[in-house]
Amino acid sequence: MSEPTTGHKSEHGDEPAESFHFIEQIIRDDLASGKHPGIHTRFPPEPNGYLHIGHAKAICLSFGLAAKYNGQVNLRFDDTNPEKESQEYVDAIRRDVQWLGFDWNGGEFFTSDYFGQLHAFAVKLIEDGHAYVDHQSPDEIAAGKGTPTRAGQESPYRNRTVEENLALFQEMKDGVHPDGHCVLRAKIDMAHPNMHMRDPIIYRIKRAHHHRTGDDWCIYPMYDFAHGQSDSIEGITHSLCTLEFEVHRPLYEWFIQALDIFPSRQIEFARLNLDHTVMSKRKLLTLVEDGVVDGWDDPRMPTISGLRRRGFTPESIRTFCDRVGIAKRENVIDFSLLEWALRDHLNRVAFRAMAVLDPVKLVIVNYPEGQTEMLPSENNPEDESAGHRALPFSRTLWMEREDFKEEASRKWFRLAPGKTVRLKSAYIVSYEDHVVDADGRLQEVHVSYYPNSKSGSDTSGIKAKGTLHWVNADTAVDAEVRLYDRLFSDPKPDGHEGREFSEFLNPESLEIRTGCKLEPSLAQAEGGTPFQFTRLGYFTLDGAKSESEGHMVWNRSVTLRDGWKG
RNA sequence: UUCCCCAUGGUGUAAUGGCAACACUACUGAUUUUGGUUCAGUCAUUCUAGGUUCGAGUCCUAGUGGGGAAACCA
Repeated sequence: MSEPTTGHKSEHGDEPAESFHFIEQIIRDDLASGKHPGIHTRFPPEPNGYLHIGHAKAICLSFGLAAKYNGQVNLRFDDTNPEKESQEYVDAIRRDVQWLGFDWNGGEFFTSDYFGQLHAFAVKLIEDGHAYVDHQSPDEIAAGKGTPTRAGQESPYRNRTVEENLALFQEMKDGVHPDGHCVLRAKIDMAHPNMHMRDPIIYRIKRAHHHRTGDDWCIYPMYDFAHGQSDSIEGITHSLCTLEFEVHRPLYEWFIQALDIFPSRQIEFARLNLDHTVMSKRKLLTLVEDGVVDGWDDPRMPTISGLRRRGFTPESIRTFCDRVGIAKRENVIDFSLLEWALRDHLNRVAFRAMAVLDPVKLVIVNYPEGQTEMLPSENNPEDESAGHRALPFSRTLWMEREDFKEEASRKWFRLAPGKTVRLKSAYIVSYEDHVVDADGRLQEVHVSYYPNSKSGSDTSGIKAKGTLHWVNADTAVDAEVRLYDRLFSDPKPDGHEGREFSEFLNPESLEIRTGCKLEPSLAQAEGGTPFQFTRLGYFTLDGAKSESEGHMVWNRSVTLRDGWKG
C-alpha cells in the first residue's frame, strides 16, 4: 500500500531500508510482541458536515495501515449530539470514503448503536462510586472547574450515596427532569492538573430528535464517555486521532480502567493543514451558508466532494496523503503538493484534447476553401495504447487570443508578425496578416501553411519553435469553462489575530469563460472524466452543473506547469 | 504564573547513538509536434546553552519559540 518514500541506507548495501512513521512503528512492535494478533482501526467522523482533505489524511492512515497489516477497519459514525447531526451527512461521508477507494471491512457502526451499553457502563460507574449526579447549574459547574492554573472545587452534590445517584440517573433517563437540570459526572479529581480529569460530565439531558434513535433517549453520553468505550466495544486496537485529543487520553484510559473493558489505545498525530484555505467544518459551513461558495462541493472547497467536482482523482489524493507523512509536528502543506499529485496522475491517464478558451479566428489563406481533412492526433503521448483520434481541419480555425502578439521578442515562440509555428498535429504556418477592430482588439490572424509540413509526413525541413493548439471552426462545440484559483489570497486566512478569515477571500477564485470552443469529440464527454486540454491544463465536465445550466460546463482541475516566464 | 505536545532547507517528511537524506517549490541546462512530460543539475537544513558518550539531529537538564488544554460540542 504505502511505499516508503524515503529511507536510510541498509547495512548491507545501497538499497534504502523501509522507514516507518511513529504510529506504524508502534503497530509493528505490538504485532511483533504478540500484544495483538492483528490490528483493528476505525475512522469515526461525526455526521455533522462533509469530509475534507484533512479527513482524507486520517482515512488513508487508518484504512491504509489496516490494509497493509491485514487488519480490519470500521467506519463509525460518532453520533452522540443529535442537534448537529443528520442522515444527509452520513450518506455524504459514506460516499466520500468509498470514492477515495476504501472499504470498511470491519463493518459500519454508529455510536448510537451503543446507547444501551453506554448507559449500562454509566450505571456500573455509579455503582462503583465513580460517578454522581450533579444538580449545579452550568455556570456553577464551569466555575467549580477552576482554571488551568487554579484547582477546582468539589461539587456539593459530589458525595451523594450510590443509591441516590442510581435513582437520580434513572430519573434523568426517564425524563423526569428538564433539559439541563442535572448531569452525570465522573468522580475523579477536582484538583487534577489536566482540566479534563476534573469530574468530567459524561451524560446530559437533551430532548432532541436523533436521526437514528428518534426520541428513544433524552439523555446522551458526552464524547469522552462514548468514544473510547465504542473503540473498546469494537475491539479497536489502535485508535488514531488528531492532536487536539491528546489531553483527553488520560480520561480515555481512566474510563477503560474503571470499566475494566478492552484496552484500545489512542494515538494522536498532527492534523493536516493546507495553505490558502480553511479546514474546520465550522468555517467551511460558514462559507456554504453565506453563499460564498456553491455548496459543500464547490470546486474551490477543500472537501472531498469539492475536490471530486474539481476533477481530482482518488489516486491523486491518496498519493498526496502519502507524501504528506505522519508526525506530531504542526504543519502547513503547500497547495502545490496537492497540485503536483494531481498532475502526476492525470499526465499518465488523461486523454488529450484541444480546446480554445479565448477564441480568435485563425484563417489559413492558402488553404482551399470548402476543404476539410481529418488529421490523426495522439490521445496520450505518455501511453501508446491510448490510440489516436481524428481532428477535422479546414481553412478557418480558432486559436487562443494570448497566442498572438503584435510585437514579440525572439523568445516568443507563438504567433506574431514574422513568426512561424506548428499547429499541433497539423501543419506549420507562417504569419501573413492580422485584423483588429476599431478598438484595436484582435479579430483575426491570417497565416499561410506549408502543405508538405503535415504532421507525421513533414518533408518541409522547416523548424518551428512553438506549437499551438487550435480547434476547427465549423465543427467546434461551444462550452462554458470555469477557471479556479485558490479560495483565499492569504496563505493562512485563519491565522490572523482579530481578523476574520473571510476578509482574505480571493475575489478572483472563480473565473467563468463562456463561448469557449472545443474539439467535436468532447461533445461526447462524460461528467467526471479527466481530459488534458493541450497546453492549458486538466479539465473535467461538471455533469450536474451542465444539466442545471443547460449547456456544457467544464471545470479546470489544475493548470499545467508553466515554464514560460515571458 | 499550571499541565500536555512539538522544534531538521521556503514547505513537508526521513535518518531507530555512527557520512544529515527524499519529495514538493524555486532556479539552470538537455530533450520535446504541449513553454507539458522526461532527463541532468543548482540553491538551501538539525532553535539556544550545558551535560552523558570514542561519537548526539537522536539520550538527559535548563532555556527559548510554537501549538494545545478551563463547551451539558466532537
